Amino acid sequence: MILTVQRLVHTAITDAMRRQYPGVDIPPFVVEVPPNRALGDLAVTVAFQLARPLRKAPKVIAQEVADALGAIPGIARLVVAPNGYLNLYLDRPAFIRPRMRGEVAGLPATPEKTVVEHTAINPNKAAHIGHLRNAALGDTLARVLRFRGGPVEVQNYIDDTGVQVADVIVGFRELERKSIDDVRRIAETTRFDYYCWDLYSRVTEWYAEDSARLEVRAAALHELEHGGTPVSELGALIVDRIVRAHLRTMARLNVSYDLLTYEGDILRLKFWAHAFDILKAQGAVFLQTEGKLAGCWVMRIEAAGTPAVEAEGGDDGGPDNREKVIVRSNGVVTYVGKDIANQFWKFGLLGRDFRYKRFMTQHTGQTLWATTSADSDPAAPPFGRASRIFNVIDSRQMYLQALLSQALRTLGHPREAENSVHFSYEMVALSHATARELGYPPDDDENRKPFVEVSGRKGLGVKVDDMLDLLAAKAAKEVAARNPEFTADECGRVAAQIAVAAIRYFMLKFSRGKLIVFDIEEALSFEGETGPYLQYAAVRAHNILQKLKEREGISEADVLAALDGLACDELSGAGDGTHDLWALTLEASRLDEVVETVIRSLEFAALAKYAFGLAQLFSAFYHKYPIVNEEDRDRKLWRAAGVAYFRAQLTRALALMGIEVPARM
RNA sequence: GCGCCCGUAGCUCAGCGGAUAGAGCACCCGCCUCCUAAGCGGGGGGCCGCCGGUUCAAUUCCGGCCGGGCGCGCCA
Repeated sequence: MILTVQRLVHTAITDAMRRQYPGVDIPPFVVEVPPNRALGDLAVTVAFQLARPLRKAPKVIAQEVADALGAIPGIARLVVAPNGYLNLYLDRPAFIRPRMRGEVAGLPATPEKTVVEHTAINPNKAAHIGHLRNAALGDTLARVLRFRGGPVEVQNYIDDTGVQVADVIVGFRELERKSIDDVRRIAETTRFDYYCWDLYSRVTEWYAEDSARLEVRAAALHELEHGGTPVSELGALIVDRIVRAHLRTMARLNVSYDLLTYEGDILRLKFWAHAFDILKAQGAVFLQTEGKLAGCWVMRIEAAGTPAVEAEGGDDGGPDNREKVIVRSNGVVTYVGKDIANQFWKFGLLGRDFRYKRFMTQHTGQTLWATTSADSDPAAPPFGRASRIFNVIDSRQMYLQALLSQALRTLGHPREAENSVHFSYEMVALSHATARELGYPPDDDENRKPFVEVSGRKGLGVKVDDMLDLLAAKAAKEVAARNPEFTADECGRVAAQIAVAAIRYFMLKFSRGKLIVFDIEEALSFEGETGPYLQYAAVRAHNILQKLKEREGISEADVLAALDGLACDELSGAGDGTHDLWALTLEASRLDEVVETVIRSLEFAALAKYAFGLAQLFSAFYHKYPIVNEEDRDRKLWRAAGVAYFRAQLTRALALMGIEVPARM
């Protein structure tokens, strides 16, 4: 879209400077889009940067560069601003026509495979708003990477052998005295993830009453890990039903996956044992024989400030030798160990592979695969073997994620270590008002903080499905009021799309380093900077084009075909001097540039803000300029083309955020 | 104590080397015989936490403070 032109200009200016100032180092510079159209469409500040080495005024340099610069295709004129900016004005019709027609190719795709791991909710309770941030970020990351080109594989890690699952097992067996058949029946007749949500917090209280009861958990966990017992069978049932509930919730949000990776398979297929051999052989882990960690296999930690126990020996003033336990003295591997094995597998460095089975067909029609320890489906595609991995996990997991890179580096895989990315973000907490609404009056301690922490263990959190239901109910009312001719079914469908837009946009509009204090009231808003506002803009654009077709028989194809023969006043602003149509379409063309920035910074708030700004530009345009009712044919068609282009680009931007545009709303 | 993150309008947040620091919400004033008012226009409201440094240029980069959050287990 616009990137091709920016690169062209960059090259031309670089060449001009090389000719003009032979022997002078050309500093790196960028071709930016100035704050408003009066200042041009593109701007370069390289004259400022050259002022010192050339010992000349920026304005003089800018003029010299301008003089040395021949005609650049697509650039109508170049202005040297009094302060030294080089401002470029595009040949507007020549720029926008092929883009409106979708004739401009994007940048070449990268052939390297990327694995994105996200969601990874403990399969023992309903998904809450904290999990939602993870999934929204992870899914958007996958969409953005696919937009840019190149294969992307989305994995969802299922910790089916962890304490959290053990806790729910304990709940069913000890608190409720349920048999596996009872549990199966409960799963069939209730919202099972909600049921377990409550049970889990009851188990937590049950432990708190008598710490000796933790022995029960330990025993359940042990059976879960080793399998072949009624406890592990119950665990498998719980996990399966909860995972399916999570997938249903995620499907509502337009989130899908390629592969479910089960921790149990990592154990059963001896991934860890194999990884352990590699780590030992390379000396990445060693058996500690002294001190507190005697009997443990440990890894030296390089990252400064990394937690762990200091090594034995006089360490006064010595280097900070810290160690992280990988295998406990009782021989049980820690979660770090399992994660290292998994990370190695994702890069194809483990020398082992999972076995695979079809898990289900998703709402997209695409097959979701799962790992298995039984026979593999020969039709399974190749998984893993990535060149780049994004692990979407909140910032609290920083050290563990750093360890993964370190393990890769230690074992001689510096490139993989570099491409092992912790996609980190801050957590989601609850506002006091929302916590109160959920029936948790904040105690004095919590009152001192501006927020209340979400806690699955305490059962404190906003469930994703509840939030979606609330949003959809509110949206349905609005949709019904505005579209009396809609059936209940249509209303429901559109309301669901609006609900997803509201919540996904809300999760994306904050930069990832920002803690979100989630407030139900705030998230329920459909006005201002919200997902529904964006959808509304696209819907109105769509309506204009619909009306044009219905009333005058002018299709979008007709509009595009007519462009070549039209006077361009409307686009160049020659009439009343305004540049609104141009401002709108130029901004719409920036999507590819924005995506590049987003991938570089991993900051989706930039994408969200861009889409919002674009929608605002359109909304203002919509009010100011008639299209269906415009009498001047050339103006009318240019505007219509602009509206069509806006709609196409905004729709693409929204799709990157997993937001759909309803036909009406 | 060490590490990471945050500190910008009343509130929630963008901007993160460059041209007058922006948006949403809230508040006030306007706008629906005309393509959906989930909208548009206008208004008030800012020592960009503080102190230094680098730079032609710092809200933006660097250092030091101050304030807040998170992490620091033979849990995951």
